[in-house]
Amino acid sequence: MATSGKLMTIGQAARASGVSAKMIRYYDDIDLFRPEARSDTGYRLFSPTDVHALRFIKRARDLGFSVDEIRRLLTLWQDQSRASADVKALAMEHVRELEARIQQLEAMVRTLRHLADHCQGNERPECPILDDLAGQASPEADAVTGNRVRHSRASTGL
Amino acid sequence: MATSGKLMTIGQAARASGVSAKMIRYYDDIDLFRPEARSDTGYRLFSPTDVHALRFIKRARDLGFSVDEIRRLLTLWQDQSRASADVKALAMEHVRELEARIQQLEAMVRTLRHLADHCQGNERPECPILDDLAGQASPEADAVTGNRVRHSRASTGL
DNA sequence: ATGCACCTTCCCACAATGGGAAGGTCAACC
DNA sequence: GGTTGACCTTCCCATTGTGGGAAGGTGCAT
Repeated sequence: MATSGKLMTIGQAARASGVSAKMIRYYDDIDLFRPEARSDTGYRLFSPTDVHALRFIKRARDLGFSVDEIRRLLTLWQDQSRASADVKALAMEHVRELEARIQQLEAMVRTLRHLADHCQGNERPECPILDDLAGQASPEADAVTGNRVRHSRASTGL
Repeated sequence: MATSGKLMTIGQAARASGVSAKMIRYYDDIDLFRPEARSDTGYRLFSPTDVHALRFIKRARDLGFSVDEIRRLLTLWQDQSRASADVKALAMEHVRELEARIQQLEAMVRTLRHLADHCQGNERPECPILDDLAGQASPEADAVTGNRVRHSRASTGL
């Protein structure tokens, strides 16, 4: 398998792949990715194939995959006898993680928006947001229901 | 200002506030929060007011505020002459940060779902997901548009 | 007095990234 | 040949918030 075409240095590989030289060294460190060769003076040397792998890694990072998930993706990528079901499973599990995080963030946003809606946002000190953080629901009337704000602090659902 | 009622140790304060003893010490370290007193043998001693502050911190963390944002919130909380507008501004800026993160995550999910939709997920190796990561759009026909998949890899919008 | 539960500080680890120092290398130019 | 500037190497540090654990002191009940 004569992979090497013309070899390039880390700076060139970084520019060609969009991965910083710093991160390329890190990926090398943690055995995620090993460059083709080293010059006799210790310089890392990258083949076009290496750059391809770096782009793969970058794209996967951009899609939110962790380094560990990428490790598995790279293995699958290089495995000619992989089952696409395995790739899909990995991707869908990642999607579920992402969606869980989205749910959490949305719950926070909902709560905060709700609180902010009831905050006058003026020069006066009374503030339902601080009241909620302090654990005492504001004694303001609820603008929507007209009820006293009993709701023991809107839940974030966390 | 005689704040102290009965004082408690860190373990009791932790249980009463929902913040781990470990984190209470950390907040102390970084000057986010200083307990009422120390016993002559060095034990941190917490007043009910301290526990109240810890609950405040915990609630704010649950809402996704960073330690630095909480520092500002605590200052506002303790400032009797604060303007609720300042609190609201802080909260809304945080909401915008959260929403930006949500946008990013959603873009990732959209892309991944799109790719996964076109992946057979069977025992065969062909996989549009890996093809995308590798930078070469899969040569499969697009099921929706009936077009060749020219779309140079669905963008995450990042 | 012995023991157990609790407290203290200090160090380590995580994930992924960047900053920067100290020192070696390469190529070009005079 | 020598110098310069761009580039490479490794090593250490910081980030953010959290937990684990060690070594050693304290408090209280039996």
